[in-house]
Amino acid sequence: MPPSTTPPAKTPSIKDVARLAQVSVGTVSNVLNGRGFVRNEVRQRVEAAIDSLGYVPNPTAQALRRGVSPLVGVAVYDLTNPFFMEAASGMERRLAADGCVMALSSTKSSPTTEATLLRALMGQAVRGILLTPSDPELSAAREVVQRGIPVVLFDSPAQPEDMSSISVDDRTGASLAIQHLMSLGHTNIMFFNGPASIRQAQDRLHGAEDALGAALAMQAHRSSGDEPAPQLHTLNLPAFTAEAGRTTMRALLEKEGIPTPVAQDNASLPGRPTTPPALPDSFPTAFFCANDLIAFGAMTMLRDAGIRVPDDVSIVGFDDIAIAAQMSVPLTTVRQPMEELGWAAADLLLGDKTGKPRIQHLKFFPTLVTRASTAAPRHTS
Amino acid sequence: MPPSTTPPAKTPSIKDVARLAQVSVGTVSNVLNGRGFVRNEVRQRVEAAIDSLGYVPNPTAQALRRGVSPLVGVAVYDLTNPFFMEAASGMERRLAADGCVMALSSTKSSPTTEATLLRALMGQAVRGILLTPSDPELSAAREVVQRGIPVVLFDSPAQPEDMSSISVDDRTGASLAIQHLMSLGHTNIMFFNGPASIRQAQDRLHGAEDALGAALAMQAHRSSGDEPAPQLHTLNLPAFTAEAGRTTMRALLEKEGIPTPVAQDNASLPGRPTTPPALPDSFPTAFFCANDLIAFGAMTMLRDAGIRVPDDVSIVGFDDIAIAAQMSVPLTTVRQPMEELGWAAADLLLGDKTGKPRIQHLKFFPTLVTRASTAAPRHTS
DNA sequence: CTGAAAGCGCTTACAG
DNA sequence: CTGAAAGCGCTTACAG
Repeated sequence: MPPSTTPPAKTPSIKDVARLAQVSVGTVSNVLNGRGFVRNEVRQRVEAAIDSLGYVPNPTAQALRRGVSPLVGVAVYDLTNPFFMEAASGMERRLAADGCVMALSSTKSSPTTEATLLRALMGQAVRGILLTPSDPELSAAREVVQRGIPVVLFDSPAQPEDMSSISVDDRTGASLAIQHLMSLGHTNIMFFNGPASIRQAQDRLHGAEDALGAALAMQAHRSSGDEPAPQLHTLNLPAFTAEAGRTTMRALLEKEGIPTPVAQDNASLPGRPTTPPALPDSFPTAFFCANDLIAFGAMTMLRDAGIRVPDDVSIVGFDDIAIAAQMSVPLTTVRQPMEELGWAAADLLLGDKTGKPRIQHLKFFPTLVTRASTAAPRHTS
Repeated sequence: MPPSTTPPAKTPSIKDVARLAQVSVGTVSNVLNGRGFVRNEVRQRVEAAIDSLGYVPNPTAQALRRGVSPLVGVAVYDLTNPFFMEAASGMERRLAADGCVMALSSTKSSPTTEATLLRALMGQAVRGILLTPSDPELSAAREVVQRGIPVVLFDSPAQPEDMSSISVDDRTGASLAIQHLMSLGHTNIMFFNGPASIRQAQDRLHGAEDALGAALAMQAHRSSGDEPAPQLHTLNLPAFTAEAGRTTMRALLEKEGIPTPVAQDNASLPGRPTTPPALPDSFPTAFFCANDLIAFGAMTMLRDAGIRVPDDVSIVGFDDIAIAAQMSVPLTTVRQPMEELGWAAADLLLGDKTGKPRIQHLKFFPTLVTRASTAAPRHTS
């Protein structure tokens, strides 16, 4: 209960504390910041005043005076994507340790939105920005850095001179996935990639092609000639979502004349065919999906059509989000250490107490987590 | 490219603009804020100076002077829960419209963490706070309000005098789910609820009991006596996650002696039984899960054990997150308008431009979305 | 060891 | 219509 003597309940300022403790504001500031030498008796008087007033320093004023604020801007592609949210948890943890709060927002992976957001954040005089860049030129980000606000690129392999960056080797990750599929004997692989404009999608395509190229070279070298050459077909989906995965898979099945259930909402699902539909030989024996959400949508569509995973078709995802291991057919996927990534990005931004954070470019390596959704290809005639 | 004449690249202040435009800072401020009358010629000179300097007002200083900041704190239970993240998207939209940025963090639904967070946010001199309260007493929140910082309770039916709140009628929602199940003929229903300490879980239990009670009363009234009385068993899971749903379902199946696949990670899933295992009559014919994530975990475990959904067992979820409609068996669920909820909460906080936001208590009503995961109960002997 | 003073960048009456 | 000045709450040399 505040004493009834102060009806307006105005937030107490350092002046109020000084008056109550009968010292100057400078002294209050000193005990607050452990600066200078304050006599013990005085310190206690000040502390008592602080307690009795419930005084909390005004961080806006501190920020203005010190020229820094505890606000850190975080701009990612999409707030509802588990990859970014698990990373955000890691960032939050690291930021909180330094008393920083994070301002989270999404760029919808649009360079325009990114620029707008960055300008707004800069307007907030943030201490720094964690950005998953949509603009390969990094134009807006450069402006921010020019103003002296550090930017750390999150999930980006770019290595500009003036910004730290942290990334996962997407190329290697995709390569791992395709190698795994080929080692199981798959030669007709379909890649459900994300939008071609997105860097992660581009790199994962390169990685998939790397693995394919290596296999082809090896095979040419052996020149046995009787093995079928592995093939990779790529489709760019409109988004990294389960819905995109499901819809794309449905279209693919329909093109092959395989009946797909129409039930989606508000209708009962027709009984699943008891015998799997005959899959044409041309139908891929394996799908590599650019993230777990796409894999989830693709897998459920397949199963709805009576196609068994992994017996008829194998599936590999990317990310290893929480639900990957919980799917009906636990998903084989390329794991990214999301929490650690977020933590490390924030750590890079905050740097050590003394001096500016050094520019560093960190790269993490993904690992393949083998679960139940991949197996040898079905027998084709 | 900044002119090479300014090597330190210091952020320009209002003084620099004034000097360049040869006016006083007051005048610059006036053109900035459209206040007072500025001669057209002067205004243009000022605007030119602003452009050439790339001047952006320092919001920290503005906040200090005006006594408000554009930062809005948002504290929810869990950043990786899709319910909160879809809501956060809605909040972001509304907040951005007023030039506000959101500081997102999670309380882990712990009153202690909530208190710490709230204090930190208050320290940030935020303009307001959107909080999903973990502490039923709202102690920390009251402190915040006492300091003159508005708090809007998100996803909370509390109706304190000094805080607005917005909620979805969880009780009615749960009631809808149970009614639906009973109307299909289910009389042995299991409720996979969240932790008992969480308000949402408590309300959903009440709602489920309401529906059951009403059915019982109706049946007693008809007194035909030959119908079996509907029964509801409740289990409190440790968390609102897919993993909790899966684990709990596994334990339940094992208790009944139904074999469950051990494969989880790094192992191939044993072939699914071709004939569904015989389910004891005592095994529930329907499960109501306190959120879609739990439903997802429960459903996949069931299917792994060879139990068919909805033929053998029906499942209802809660929330209607994006993947609910995309599941292999599209999930019947109680839909909450998450984006709208978030938007409305932020709107309540920001209020109209003029004057303080009024205290309001908004309640939304959930709707049942019927999909494929529910059907009439299996035949029991 | 402590106080008085300047100043961070801005806004707002108040004179002219 | 415009300028000079006070002040938001704090920190930081600088005297004493």
